[in-house]
Amino acid sequence: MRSSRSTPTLDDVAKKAGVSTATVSRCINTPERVVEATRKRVNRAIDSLGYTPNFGARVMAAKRTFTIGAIIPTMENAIFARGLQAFQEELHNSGYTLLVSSSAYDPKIEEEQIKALISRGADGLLLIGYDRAPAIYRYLERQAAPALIAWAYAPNNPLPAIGFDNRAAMIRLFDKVWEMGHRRIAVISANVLGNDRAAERLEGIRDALLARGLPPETIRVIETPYGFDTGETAMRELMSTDVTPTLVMCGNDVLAAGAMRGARALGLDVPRDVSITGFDDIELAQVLHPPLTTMHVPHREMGRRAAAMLIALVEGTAPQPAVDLPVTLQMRDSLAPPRANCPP
Amino acid sequence: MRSSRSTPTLDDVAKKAGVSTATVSRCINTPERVVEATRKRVNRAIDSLGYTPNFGARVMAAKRTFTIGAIIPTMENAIFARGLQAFQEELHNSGYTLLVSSSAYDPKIEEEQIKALISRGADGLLLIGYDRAPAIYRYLERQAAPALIAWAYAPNNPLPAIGFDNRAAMIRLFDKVWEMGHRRIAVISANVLGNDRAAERLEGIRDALLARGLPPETIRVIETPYGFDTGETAMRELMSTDVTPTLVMCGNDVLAAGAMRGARALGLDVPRDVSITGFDDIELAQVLHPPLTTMHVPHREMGRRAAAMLIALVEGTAPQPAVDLPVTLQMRDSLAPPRANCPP
DNA sequence: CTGAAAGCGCTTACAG
DNA sequence: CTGAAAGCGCTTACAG
Repeated sequence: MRSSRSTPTLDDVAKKAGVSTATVSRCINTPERVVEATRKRVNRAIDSLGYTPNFGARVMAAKRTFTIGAIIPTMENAIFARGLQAFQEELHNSGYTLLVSSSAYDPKIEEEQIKALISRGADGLLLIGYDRAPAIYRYLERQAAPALIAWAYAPNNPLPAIGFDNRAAMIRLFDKVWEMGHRRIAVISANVLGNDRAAERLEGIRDALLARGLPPETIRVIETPYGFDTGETAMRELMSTDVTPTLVMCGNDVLAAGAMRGARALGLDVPRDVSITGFDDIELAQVLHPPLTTMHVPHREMGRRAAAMLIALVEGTAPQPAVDLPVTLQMRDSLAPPRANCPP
Repeated sequence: MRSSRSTPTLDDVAKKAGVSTATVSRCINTPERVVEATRKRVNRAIDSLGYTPNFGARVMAAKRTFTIGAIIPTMENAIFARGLQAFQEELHNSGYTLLVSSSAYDPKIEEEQIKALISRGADGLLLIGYDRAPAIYRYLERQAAPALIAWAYAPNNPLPAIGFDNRAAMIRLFDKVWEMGHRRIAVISANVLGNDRAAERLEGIRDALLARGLPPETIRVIETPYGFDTGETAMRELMSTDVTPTLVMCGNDVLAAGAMRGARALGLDVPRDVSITGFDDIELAQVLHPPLTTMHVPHREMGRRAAAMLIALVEGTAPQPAVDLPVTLQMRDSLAPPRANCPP
């Protein structure tokens, strides 16, 4: 019945090599338990047939896939790329394969992807941020596969996580610009719905205002989808009022890059006419002109450690506590004191 | 034996709902063939148990995974991100799930990833470029899963492919800059080994020179790994000779962005002191200052059509011929006639 | 060191 | 419309 088109099976190999399927299986998985002569014969049969184990069958029989799944909000603009690359490298070193899919910032799609990965036998999952429907966590709870939250750290969230405190980081940045003298500040934020990183960053700014006895309405906030174009549009809008901000704080580097383009299109010089800050410190930040002042996130370290943590979770060793990575303020030329903004 | 930790099976659902496993299976796969009352009961059982089908078992029984795998050289810098996003959207619309992994431009890793995806039951594969070991093609040949080559189109390559003629595109760009009067031209190319896109682009420039009776040595070529930093380093090197080029053609936008940063670091104005061109037209090109002149590649269309083609291959309908997508020269401010370069 | 056989969790003709 | 049962391709005690 086996058509020449269909892939060879363990059985085909066993027949060709004149051994049992058990022996072939051992040659593949525990070669040290098979004598050399047999092993050679089997390997020859494997090669000549071009045999690859059927993963499904293997998973079903062995209950283990050595596959880790990651679901990121977007593959564009490399926000997650660097961290993910390190994540993959580390997994690869430990014999795991990474499969990634993107949700396009859509919770529905993310849920589908989670289920797809789980049902495809992923041993563990990497998820970005913790803001998702409780039902998903309940679902995850029932699966054999653990999930690790990355890119976010919330002091009182019980889930295994590795990330950084987005809110505290933004407070730090705000304190800095305030100290520099900025008072007319505007914000371009990514959509906060379902995006705790964006939400926390925005909250950070509000906290910082409150700490100074100022109501949140003090500053104008434009919330917009993620992208260069949206960043530019928001910037144009912010700068078209009668009292323009001396500083525009952006929720991430991509929006900031768009804002910078917008400023240029309006004939404004950054930072002379208006300062701009970002968040993430992706490579882009240093390619912009002027280079972007932003919060540096240790992408590669996060990726590497996420891999180690997730493997530990999967293999059931020492349950690690959530980790809060330090971020650092990266001063570059897009931020300057406001006096520079005000023509004498 | 079923521990509370292990996931529920079809059998558990069947028992809970008081039906056979066949009926549960139908409720999931062909609900229209089950009466409403039964279906409801089954669905309730599914929900309360938090049941997800075991993919391995399903694949094994059904011989179909509705999974497409893609292996890209890198996730960084969004070169492939846009196309891949469109690819994924289109697949999603047709009920397929995309799983991607990156090879970090390493043929060994790519081979592993290919096997991992195939053995995980991918119905089809998307591969970037056609330059890989014959053994891999032989392996692929024997699998039930078809592969589609994207991002490249070679007139006489027999493999199913969708892309564009990198060489012809570069010739076109060269013709243009030549016509503008550039004669002192240098090139920053990505490593060509195992990267036919880079190789073809470089060949295009050589062809263009040959067509003018000039030996390839006429122009200086620096071959370098992919990245902003490497682009900057190459640029610094090119501009540190006594006779500097009036134009630096880069193999892709990322290298070009690095080159622009390098020019700036040297105190050079682009395009007054030196012109720079890229290739790909990723979003980055329009965020740079000055905006980058580059070859526009129809990323989204390529992704969309790649999905359609691959699905057709997987489902065995009309074998499509390789498609050669048009690329268009995108003139922006980073390129100007050389007279601007030469102080009077 | 090797083999026979049960079992992993599904799907799908085949009956009814 | 529903069920009993074979079969998908592996792994792994259990014997020998």
